[in-house]
Amino acid sequence: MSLRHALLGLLAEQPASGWDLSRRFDDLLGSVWPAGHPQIYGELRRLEQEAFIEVESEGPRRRKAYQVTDLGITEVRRWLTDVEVDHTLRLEAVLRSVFFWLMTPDQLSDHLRREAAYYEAVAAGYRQLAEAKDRGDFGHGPQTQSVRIAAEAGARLNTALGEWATWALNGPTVDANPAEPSGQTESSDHR
Amino acid sequence: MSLRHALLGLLAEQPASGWDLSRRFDDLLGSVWPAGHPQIYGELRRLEQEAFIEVESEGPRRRKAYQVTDLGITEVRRWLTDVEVDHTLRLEAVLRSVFFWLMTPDQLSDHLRREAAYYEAVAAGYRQLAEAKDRGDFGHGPQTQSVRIAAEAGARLNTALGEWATWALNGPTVDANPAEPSGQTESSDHR
DNA sequence: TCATGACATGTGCATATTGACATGTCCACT
DNA sequence: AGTGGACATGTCAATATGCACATGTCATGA
Repeated sequence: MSLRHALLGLLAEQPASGWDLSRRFDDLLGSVWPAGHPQIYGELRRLEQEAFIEVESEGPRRRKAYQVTDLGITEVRRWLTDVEVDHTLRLEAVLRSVFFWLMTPDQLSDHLRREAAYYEAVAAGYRQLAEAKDRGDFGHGPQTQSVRIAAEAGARLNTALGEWATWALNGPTVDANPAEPSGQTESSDHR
Repeated sequence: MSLRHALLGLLAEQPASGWDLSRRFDDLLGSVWPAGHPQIYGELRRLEQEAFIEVESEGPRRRKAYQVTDLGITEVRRWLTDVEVDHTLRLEAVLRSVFFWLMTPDQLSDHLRREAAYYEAVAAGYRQLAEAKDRGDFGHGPQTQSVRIAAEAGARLNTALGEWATWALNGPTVDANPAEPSGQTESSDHR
């Protein structure tokens, strides 16, 4: 479960309340790791019990801002360096592609056009965010740098998916050049 | 829950047992939609109760092969055409990148090198699969075509992630060319 | 004959995730 | 004074998912 470490990581940046964190997930992390507020509040309670975080201050409407403890910082670091990355992927869009043969050509091209448009729009959003970061709109702190890297992933992934949909639209059989134009050659090239 | 539709889709291709489907998920779909065998057997039971599938034959060791019913076929088709694609993404690797600033430069470059190697290897695997499909190693049926498209997605996505890791490794600030130029200001992250 | 490993299906529990519902506060506006 | 909307936190139930354990079959070779 990466949620707890994500929360610790966000809190390492600055104290925040469950509400803050929930919104942070919605706009920033939600696209790579969705989390509803019930999950967040629940996890925060557990993290506090385990002394990874503590209440930093209490605000207006029951607001409770948390901050990480040294133990918590140690824990995120441990996660980042010692815990194997979970490369599990869950992509409904790609799952569906395995069943494209069940759709009529019309339905399929309609679908692919929509998908391409969707991914291109999302990619464009990430690109704008990346540019804003590069312009220095959010300063140049290390945290901003990290988010910049994450945005780059969003841009690249969605661009790749958009191009994939477009490629699929134009009849894969015709195109004899799969993925792999740039970068060094690994080996075993065919084509 | 896409699992049930994935199962129906696989069964639309040919009758199969829970075991068959489980292996199919392991080698083919597992990378975009993991599913353990308990989940599969459970779902099959439910699908049978709801008359989406039925037992086609019983084999040696308690083996039960299922086949889709007309109702089941209708249901996958409905899913493919009428149900909105769930674009939810869950990528721990990218989630981690938001917290890169908590790692030392050494740890980070070590991490990124490993990641790049991992993604490149996986991408290479998909590329080989794609080539085999293009060579016609699996025939040229529509199902094979669909899998070919899915493999393309795997190749493109993992290639993109590998390039992303490499890009991040070489210091993003130096590289002023993210994914594409163009775009205006806006975005509202932060806070 | 006996052990081994691939085949095949399951149960049970723990945890993760989602969605609906519930509660109350503060602020701005009418 | 009253209303609506953003703020803020939570509970609860239903699913989904993952992991460990359990059971038994069939074919192969020692």
